[in-house]
Amino acid sequence: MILVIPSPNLYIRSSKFLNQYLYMEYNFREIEKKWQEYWHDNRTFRAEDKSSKPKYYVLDMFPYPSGAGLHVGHPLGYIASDIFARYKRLKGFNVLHPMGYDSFGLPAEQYAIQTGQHPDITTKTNIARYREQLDKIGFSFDWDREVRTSDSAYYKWTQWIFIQLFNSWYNPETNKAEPIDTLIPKLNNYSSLSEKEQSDLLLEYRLAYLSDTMVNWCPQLGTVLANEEVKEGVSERGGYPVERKLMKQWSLRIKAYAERLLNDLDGIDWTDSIKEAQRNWIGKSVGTSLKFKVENSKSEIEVFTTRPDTIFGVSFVTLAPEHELVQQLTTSEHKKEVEEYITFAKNRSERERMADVKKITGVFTGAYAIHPFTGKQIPIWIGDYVLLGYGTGAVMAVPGHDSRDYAFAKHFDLPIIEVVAGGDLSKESYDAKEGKLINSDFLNGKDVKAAMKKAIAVIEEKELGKGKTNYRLHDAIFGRQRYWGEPIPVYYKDGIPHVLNENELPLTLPEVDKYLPTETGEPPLARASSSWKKDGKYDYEYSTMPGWAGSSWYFLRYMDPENEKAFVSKEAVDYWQNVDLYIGGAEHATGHLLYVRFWTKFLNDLGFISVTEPAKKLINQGMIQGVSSFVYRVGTNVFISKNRIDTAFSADELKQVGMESNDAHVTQIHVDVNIVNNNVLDIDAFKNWREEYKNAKFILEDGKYICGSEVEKMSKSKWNVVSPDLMVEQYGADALRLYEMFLGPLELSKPWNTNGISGVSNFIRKLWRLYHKDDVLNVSNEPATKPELKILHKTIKKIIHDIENFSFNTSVSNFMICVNELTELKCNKREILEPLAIIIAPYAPHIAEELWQQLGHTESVTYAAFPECKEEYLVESAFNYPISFNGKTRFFQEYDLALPKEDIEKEVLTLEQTQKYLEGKTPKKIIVVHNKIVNIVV
RNA sequence: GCCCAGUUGGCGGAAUUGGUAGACGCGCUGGUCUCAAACACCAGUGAGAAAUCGUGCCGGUUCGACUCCGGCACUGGGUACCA
Repeated sequence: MILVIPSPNLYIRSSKFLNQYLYMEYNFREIEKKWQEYWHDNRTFRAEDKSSKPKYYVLDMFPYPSGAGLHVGHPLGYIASDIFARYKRLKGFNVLHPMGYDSFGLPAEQYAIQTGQHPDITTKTNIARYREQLDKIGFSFDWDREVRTSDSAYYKWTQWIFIQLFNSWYNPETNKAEPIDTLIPKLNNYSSLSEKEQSDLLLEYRLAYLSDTMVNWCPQLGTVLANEEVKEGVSERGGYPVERKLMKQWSLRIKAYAERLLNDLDGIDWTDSIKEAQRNWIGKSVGTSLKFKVENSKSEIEVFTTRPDTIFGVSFVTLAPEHELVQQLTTSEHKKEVEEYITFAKNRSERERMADVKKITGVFTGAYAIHPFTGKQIPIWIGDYVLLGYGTGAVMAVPGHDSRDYAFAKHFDLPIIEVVAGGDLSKESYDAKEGKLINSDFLNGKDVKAAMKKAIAVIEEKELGKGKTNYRLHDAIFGRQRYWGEPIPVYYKDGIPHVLNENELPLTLPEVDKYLPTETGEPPLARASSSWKKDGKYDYEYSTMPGWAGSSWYFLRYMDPENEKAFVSKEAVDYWQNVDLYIGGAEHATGHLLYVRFWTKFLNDLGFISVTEPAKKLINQGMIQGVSSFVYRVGTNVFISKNRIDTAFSADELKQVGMESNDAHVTQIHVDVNIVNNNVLDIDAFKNWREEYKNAKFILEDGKYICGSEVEKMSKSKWNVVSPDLMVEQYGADALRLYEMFLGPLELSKPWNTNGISGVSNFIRKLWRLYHKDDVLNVSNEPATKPELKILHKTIKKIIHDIENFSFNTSVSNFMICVNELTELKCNKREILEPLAIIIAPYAPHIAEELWQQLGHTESVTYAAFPECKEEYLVESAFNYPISFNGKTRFFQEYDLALPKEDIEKEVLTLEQTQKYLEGKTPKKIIVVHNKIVNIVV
């Protein structure tokens, strides 16, 4: 029979089909769909509220459902946590593995401002898209517990927690939060104050409080930002400039928890880098407060120092420009200069200030302080290197032993006194806490440590100051002048803030005509209709809560998501406790992860929950970077293959592309990575990619166009975004899951390279073939042989070790080795293949379910029992010893493991090869390490 | 500047924590099948002709170092006048 081929194109297509039919026996498209539907219909991953099983809580960091959807980097952590959750189910745990959305946030609101579309609609659309993408990857989430922070049923409780914060104060004696009622009896003459005065006084104690605060004001976003939302002087989202501004704002008193937030880090299994970042952010420093009298004045300046030992090295005092004593101290001769400087400092934006940290600015006030020990005059300066928000907003400057004071002194030519020997003060300050004290009266001759003790003792004795601890951590500003957030459940009556009653919650987000501030600069909520008032007459608070409010307690809501009576029931927390394994990005180190710890401790203080930390173990997954591809354009529309850039073109080539000379300028242009395969450009796809390239001409190498490449952040503008949907479409969800894990250690950042995915795709087909012959299940019930059992149990052992150490990349390798070895042995024994299907199920759940079913099981593999490793199959009787000379392995020799060291030593020396390497010399020493190595020292 | 990671073939990475460096996979080369190609399968693949040399660089400890210690360089992330 003659096969007539109508066109080469069709032929290629039909042959592709043929190959699929012949080799791609495993139809992942059908099978993955089948099991995803099965899991959904049977609610396979539902966590039990009550169970005799031990519990295990695996949580992923709350995603914000952005409009761009997921790229291949997002699911990395979800896949890892999913593997762990599935593993724990196989190990007999009742697993809570939920997912939901942190759905309030800026992008939906910005989109609303531009288009007028209600952020709720945008958010719902984005969530639907997210869900669709997540479902394709086969995650084992318990979707019955989904929460969304923008649902009023959820934010009702976020508001409720805010009210608890408002109604509490931090009692330093019991070292925990208590209801505000326990404070009132401690306040003198409270009852004699007016209502307004009482309110103002209590606001100084409440954990949620209203005050005039220096805030990070972002004019472009029209809102204030928390410190951790500001990066390098611009807003983290959007990159807009930020300035300092004094505003009446709601804040949370997180600073009260600083010490506990710091200490409790020791008890949790988080990465060192996150703990370190939190320690730095909290920034505890122990020192002394010290008062300086001001000459010819009743005022005193209080400074904070960690180096009281250097008190005799003080040569001036510096105040922050905003310091309250500045006006009062400044002498009339210096008034003008000082005022100019204050104006200058105020108008300098945060960004400018940071950009030129090294630029030293300051001004003399004309006033002098009196040194508490020497009685000498000390000039008082103002400088913006001193921050009002830290310590007392004033420093005793010791230029000899503090590099910032040194720089200031050098710049303004102020005296530098050496009080600790060991440095060279003509070059730089000597900041080290080592050396003997000099020029220091009663401290002379002591080392720094002893001098510090002595100085503190004398300072306290003379009542000049006392020991003090400072934290860098600021209270968290809690109001945002935005629309798309939780309304703060507060109304104002005669200028006094009141919180709503619990039965008045939720205070739902009102409709507004526009999502912009009002003409008078009030937040968007001020646009709500005039009926949006408490009891029809009192204004509500117009600020909304920040993005991190809802995410500070969501791990609790998953335990009891439907509860209408409480944010979570006590029984639910008593059972689920806290998160056993939390996986997410390291970028939340000082934001979310600090706030969620704070709220957890607060809720614990009030007795609502039994835990003091949200998560026992935390793992940070690395970023997946993109690999960008480049084409090189010469002239207007000619593209030159990468390795031809520096080579001359032949006259023929020039003619072909219509160019006159060799030396046109080369431009590097990003090209969509989806039309590049192994650096080879798909030229036809490129011509169709954009209209302007339709008639592009090419200078090739070996008949191909080779692109350049570079590792960059994955982003739309760099054309290097790879979507998980496409990977699932082409290779299947199991392949994507395996490949993401196979790429490298979870915590490390690594570039995405689609090329390698064919490796795991082959592996899945090989696995399938182990169980099948001509696409029909072919499994034998014969007992397995010893070598087969050894392969299985070796693999079980390694997989358990790998999963428990979160080394998912090596477990994928181990599966490959296992399947390769079993294929080699042509093993198709049920005794081997059944346990294999179970251990691979957490990684590749779809194919595992299908194999499990074909093996005759009617229940999902999800709740099978993870096989035990039987060591007896792994014992060896002999070991092939590497024989090394001076540590270099030269050859191998097998010896019985029962053979004593001395005998091995003797045996080795008799070997012909040993004599060859000894070259007639006598060995100095022979080291035999049982089951490891033989080393001969020559 | 400070803090935290990291640096191993052409590429992603492995090494039971001091005991055979380069597992596993990609890519590449050769072969089988095919008129040919793709797919699949088989073999090879750190460098070097070899002796040997090889885990960012220099030094140390050790019978033996990718692994431990001291110093340095580079890359990535965080942070920033915190007294």
